Amino acid sequence: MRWSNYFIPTLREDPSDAEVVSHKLLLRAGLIRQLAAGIYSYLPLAQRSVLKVSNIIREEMNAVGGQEFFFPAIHPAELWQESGRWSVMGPNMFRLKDRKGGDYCLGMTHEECFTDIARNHLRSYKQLPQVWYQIQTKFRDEARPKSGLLRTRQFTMKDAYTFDIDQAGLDKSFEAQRQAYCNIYKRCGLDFVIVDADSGAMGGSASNEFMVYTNAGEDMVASCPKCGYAANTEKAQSSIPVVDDGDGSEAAEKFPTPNVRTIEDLINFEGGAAANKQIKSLVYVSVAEKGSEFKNTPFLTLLRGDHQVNDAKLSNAAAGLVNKDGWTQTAVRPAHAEEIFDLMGAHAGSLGAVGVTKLPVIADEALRGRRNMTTGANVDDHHLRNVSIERDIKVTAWSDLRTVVEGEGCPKCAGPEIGTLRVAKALEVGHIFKLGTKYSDSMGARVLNSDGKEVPLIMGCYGIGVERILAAAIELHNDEAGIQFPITVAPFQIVVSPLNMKDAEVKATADGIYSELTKAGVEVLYDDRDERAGVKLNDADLVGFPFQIRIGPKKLKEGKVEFYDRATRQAEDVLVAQAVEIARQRIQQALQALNGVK
RNA sequence: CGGGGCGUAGCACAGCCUGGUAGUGCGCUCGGUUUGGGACCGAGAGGUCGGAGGUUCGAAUCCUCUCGCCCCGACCA
Repeated sequence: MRWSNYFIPTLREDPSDAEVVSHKLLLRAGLIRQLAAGIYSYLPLAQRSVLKVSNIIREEMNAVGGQEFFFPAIHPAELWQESGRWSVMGPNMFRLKDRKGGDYCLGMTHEECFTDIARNHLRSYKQLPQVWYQIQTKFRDEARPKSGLLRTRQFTMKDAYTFDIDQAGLDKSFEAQRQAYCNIYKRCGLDFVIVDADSGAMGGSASNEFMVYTNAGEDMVASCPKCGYAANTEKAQSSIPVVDDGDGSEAAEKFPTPNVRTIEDLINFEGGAAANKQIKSLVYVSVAEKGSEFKNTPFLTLLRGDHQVNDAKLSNAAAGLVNKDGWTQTAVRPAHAEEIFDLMGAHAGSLGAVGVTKLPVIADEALRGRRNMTTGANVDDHHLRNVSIERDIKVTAWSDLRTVVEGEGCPKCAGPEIGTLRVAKALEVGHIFKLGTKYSDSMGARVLNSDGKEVPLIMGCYGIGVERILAAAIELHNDEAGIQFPITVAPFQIVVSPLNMKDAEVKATADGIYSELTKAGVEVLYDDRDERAGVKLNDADLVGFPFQIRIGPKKLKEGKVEFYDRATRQAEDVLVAQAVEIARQRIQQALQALNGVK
């Protein structure tokens, strides 16, 4: 490929609306352009990279028995109504009508499509397991697209689904996918960790996220350097020191606390309490639906004063109260000020759970057994002290609700020396779920088992964002000059840069090397533009081709050219006659380092 | 959805407060010189100033509405 005729619109300056590194570099290096918020056009270089990532994924899926499908991006509403997700997905789903007024949506994911085929055509345990996947465009009308390719409204996803007859089969399928995912990330040059994750709207029993540590990420991962425990903070737990409460036999006592509104206020108030001896009381509302009916269920949440509520955990706990009699929780939100006063008879800042019976009370595990606590009295400007939780408060449900904090103890470590948790930002590059029977139940996907009995299919689902892998690779591999592409993902493996096209000998040598590399099957880009050396070198560095062969008049007089490794930034002089062979070797080595020897 | 910011040439921006011929740098085209880390000289092309309405003799500039984009939060397989 000749650069002079290849479309690579590089930019000298950072576009003003790009914030994260990968976004800036994708734009500057001429890989993408934005069409609308969260919607991007992939230019030729990006398309080459995306195809490479897709092929790595395809190879690894096929290696674990995956069969590639291709489902439509446009789905009839009925399919989603059946699974109950037509309403659950809310405004995140792009919806449209056909000419007859029929409802359709653009697919956010494809559980329904795959399950539909499965229920119509899988009849017997003898056909199982099945491992199905596709690489397809997904549409999600995200509330806030951001960070270039990291959160978009249209993207490519590899989604895989497994169907097994029993839990043991699912465990096996899940493990195979997990291993395939590890291979995929390794081959794409991504350092990753596998973490325990919340299943969220997907439902199901267990899930693992594949995370890449980067500040461009949107998730927080808590990890233990000692035992390797790692979990999304939406799910992570920790062990914390026990607080000494004394004997706590005294009866609860109301006392005036004028103008005390916050935990902080009460710490500083004469006769107040330390944060870890306070109970924080928060009113939330669970919103649920059944068919077209909606229902609000307010509830009270209790945490230790110095702890922060975790929304994902809270939502799960609330769902436990609400999801019954056909109701499904669709959201949990903080109660409005008026709602709080109507329910509690006091304003936020003076709330408490003592004596509360008309609202469900969900309490954080860290409060279990605590005594001598201070909390709001449900009378403005008054608090209660000497509160013993189990004696004075009617707790509907105990649950782990708090967000773990860096420096707390690891929940998994045993023995006298417990690891200390680290919390760091990470980007989710893949998520695998044990779904169980969530969709096979709602959509009636059943097969006969060996006893001739009809049982629901046991499902797993497994997703990877293809473009997000590209962006993550750039987040991880770049320097001030530009991208340092892992060779497996790079649009071209090597660029040949004659530094002066007007010098006949330079041009002839470059022509020769280019043609030999091409003949040898190397993915080579020939920078035959009549540009100055600085422009060519800067562009090659910016786009981040793994290797460069630089051909200039000075070194050519000694019969040498320069071989440059973009990742290590090492240059070495090599004889013209050996340049092609050295390039081939280095490319092979680099490929093997990532792909392993096949 | 709440908060903040920004829309002026392909890119980055100035001009707006205080209304009066639409500018600068880079990029682009042509000619010449130059050629190992984003050259130099000269001559050019390129603009519905996001859109609509209003005020005014006159609006990029003031007012109203509106659309879009970015960031923080909420939200989010």
